[in-house]
Amino acid sequence: MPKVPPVLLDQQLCFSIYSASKKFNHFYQSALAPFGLTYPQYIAMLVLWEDAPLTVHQLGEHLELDSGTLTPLLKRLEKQGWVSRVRSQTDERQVLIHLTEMATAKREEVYARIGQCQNLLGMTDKEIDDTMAELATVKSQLDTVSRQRLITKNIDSHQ
Amino acid sequence: MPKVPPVLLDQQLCFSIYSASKKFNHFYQSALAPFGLTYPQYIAMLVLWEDAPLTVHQLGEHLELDSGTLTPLLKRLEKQGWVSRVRSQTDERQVLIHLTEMATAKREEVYARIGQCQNLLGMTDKEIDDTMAELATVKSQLDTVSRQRLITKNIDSHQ
DNA sequence: TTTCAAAATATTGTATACAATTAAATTGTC
DNA sequence: GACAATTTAATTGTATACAATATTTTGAAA
Repeated sequence: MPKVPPVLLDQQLCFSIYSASKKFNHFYQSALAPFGLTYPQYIAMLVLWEDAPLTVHQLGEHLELDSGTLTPLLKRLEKQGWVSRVRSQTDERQVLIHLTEMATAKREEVYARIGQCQNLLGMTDKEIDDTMAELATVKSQLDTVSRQRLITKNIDSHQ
Repeated sequence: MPKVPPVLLDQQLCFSIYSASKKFNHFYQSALAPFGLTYPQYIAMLVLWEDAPLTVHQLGEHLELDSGTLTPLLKRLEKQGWVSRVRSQTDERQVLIHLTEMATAKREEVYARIGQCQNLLGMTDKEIDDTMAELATVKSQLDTVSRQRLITKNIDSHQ
């Protein structure tokens, strides 16, 4: 006889978010196809358009990605002409990511494209803000739990 | 002079969801470490605990994943003793995924573990329901847009 | 019944993610 | 100034995702 209620996939917030994330990925992949950008490449470009040049580490802080993901991603962006990767003169450990002229030239075009795509979502600014606020709460809780390592230290009584 | 406003990463709903999805992934990866399950493996097990045996195709419908992802994932689950993959007798094209005795035996333990982890989130049922409802709206919109292929057909004027 | 389209799974190739390790450069400390 | 600890990227290995293709089986139509 079950001591705990069943865990139903369709009632899981995690799956709801996981699924939405994949759909957004697909959505932007299609929308950005004319530019040949994947979704992760696109968000990297967003950060760089705001703030280039940035080191790999700085870019990673914005995107919450490490060099294991970023190094190959940036090499692909470089190959396709969006960025250049330049070893810093003042600190040889760092690699500075610069925008190319092409990237600067296409910035407005991509912004316009994304604006149109967002209109297709048919959500008001308030709806978007509210959803993001709730997600911020969830993420904050997840961060807290991870930071406190409650999971691996305190609950592992059955191990 | 910019014709369109800049697209700021931190104001993007897509990034908010992408980031939350990664955090959840990490959260469950830690929580399920004692069982040696990754997050995608875990949600596959959730569906199977509800409904096994299922064909690869049926499982994929619940998870929104295709055989390209599921086949290797299920092989890993099989290797670790959670499932068995059996070619159907009545239709040799299908592979039925059955739970092993170990999987059935560990079901309650995993449910309990996940229940504890969800408590750590500190969200009320209502808060979770509300967030999921908003995400359902977003996903529905994304599906509609994808289905209508508006992106690739109607907006591609600059191509 | 032969044939051909459709269905189910597997495979291949590309692109993330991320843990763990490596390698090089820099900093702090004595 | 030597040198250990730290920082930064890159690399390695494993596990998703998913498009595209291949293979096998089934079902339906001629």
